Amino acid sequence: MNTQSRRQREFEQRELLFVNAARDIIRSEGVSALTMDKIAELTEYAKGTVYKHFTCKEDILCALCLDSLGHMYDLFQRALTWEGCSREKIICIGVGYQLYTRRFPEEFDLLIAARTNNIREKASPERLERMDQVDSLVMNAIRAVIQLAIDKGDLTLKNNVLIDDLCFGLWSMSFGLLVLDHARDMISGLQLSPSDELMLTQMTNLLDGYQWHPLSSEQDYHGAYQRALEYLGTTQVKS
Amino acid sequence: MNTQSRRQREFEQRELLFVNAARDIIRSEGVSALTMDKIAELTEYAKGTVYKHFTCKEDILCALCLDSLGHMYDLFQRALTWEGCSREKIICIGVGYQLYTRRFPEEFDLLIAARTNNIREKASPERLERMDQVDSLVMNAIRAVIQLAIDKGDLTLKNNVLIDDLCFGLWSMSFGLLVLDHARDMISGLQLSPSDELMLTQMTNLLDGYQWHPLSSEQDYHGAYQRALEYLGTTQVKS
DNA sequence: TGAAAATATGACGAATCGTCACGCTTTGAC
DNA sequence: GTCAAAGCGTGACGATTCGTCATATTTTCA
Repeated sequence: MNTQSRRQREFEQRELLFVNAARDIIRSEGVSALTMDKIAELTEYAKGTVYKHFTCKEDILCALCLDSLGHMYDLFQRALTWEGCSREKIICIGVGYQLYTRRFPEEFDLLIAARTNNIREKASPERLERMDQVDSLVMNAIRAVIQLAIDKGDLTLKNNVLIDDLCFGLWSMSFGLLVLDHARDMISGLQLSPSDELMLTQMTNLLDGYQWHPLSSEQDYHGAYQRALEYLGTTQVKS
Repeated sequence: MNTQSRRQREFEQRELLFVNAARDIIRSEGVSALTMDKIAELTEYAKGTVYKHFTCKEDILCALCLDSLGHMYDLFQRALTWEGCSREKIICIGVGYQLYTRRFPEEFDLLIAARTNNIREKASPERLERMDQVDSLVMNAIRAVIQLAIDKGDLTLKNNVLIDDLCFGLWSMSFGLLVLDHARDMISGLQLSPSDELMLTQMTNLLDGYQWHPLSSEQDYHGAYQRALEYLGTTQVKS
């Protein structure tokens, strides 16, 4: 009896079809132009069918986030294979995050919105749970590098600081930086270095503060940053 | 001929009335429950009158942000009067930001959303411009402290790092931290220190990385953090 | 006091949401 | 091959909310 599994597979394929349609609409016309009717029309299904997959509009936005989070996860996984010291690895992850926001600017917008009650109070609990799961996976990638650094003796956490605290700090810094940089042109009268340097500078200083060795005084990380960009930049996005 | 100015005053008062009504609705029923009809009903005006003030729903959301940004600015101004070394001042501003997110959690949600195209592509240009202006004011508060630190010799920027780079870094770190902390319960399986310690730890390490003196090894900032909380915590929010 | 200007109103058309009763397709037993 | 039952897709529909605008009301000032 593989009818069941075939049905399931077709269902998932169609879900992806809807999600991609939503992405196309948002990319070409903006989020506010996204309607359930348009998705239905574009995919040549009826609206009722779309609602078989998503409980509401916010739910499909979350599904889109979820999909793009998968791509982010892939980038992070690849970053983990980067050859280098622990600090270079964490920089590589930061680069991955940055690349993600460049490849999926619209989805990054949504990801920000999805941290907000605005969206969450409407989306389906199931979808939110799945987003949390991917969040965890992503966090684990960062945790792994921190643990590696501790094991290698590159890093010693002081004053009851927890691994997750540093993990959260790195995530916050990158997230904040990317959100604000993403909105850079909205903030007038700001005399800033280019995005790449900005990211490296802030990470460098934060990590120096944590005494994550080798310190920037002992090793220059500009080269590593550039190489990480190239390394991940050539990564194929899985279809 | 002071009819004109009286009219203007009445107009502004009514705008505030609408904004506060919007805030009340959002606080008690959530953003998605906010409708123009409800605002009209609550304030006992007709919907058309509401539309004399705001071009659309997103515009009133931005107006609400703008209002709360004013409160944030007040907190920052008060933080600048804090007696202490330059590093303590910057911590005090961080505390102000944190207090802001606690006093206006709903508005902070909106502020996040307002950095996103979702909202900005609909709100009126005038309102957006005014938001940018307040953003600049806020940035200036941070800039001022950085400049002070440089003048006093507490801080020396290296490697072509600009004042605005550090300013942006501090802002990003705090913003990211607060956004993610705001959504802390959405992120499961995270073993974190309490919010206050988290904020102080991250700022401390970032500032140490920048070699902003006195370093945390030379001076303990826990006391300053606590005092800043009390100092700003007792600040009256201007009606 | 009254005409003109300014302002407020809420009924209205348009857009979109999410539902659900109906009809078509697939399935699997005979 | 046939048929009943189950599963699936459909799009018309009611409900909600948006934003507008012709009309009604109020204010101004000669």
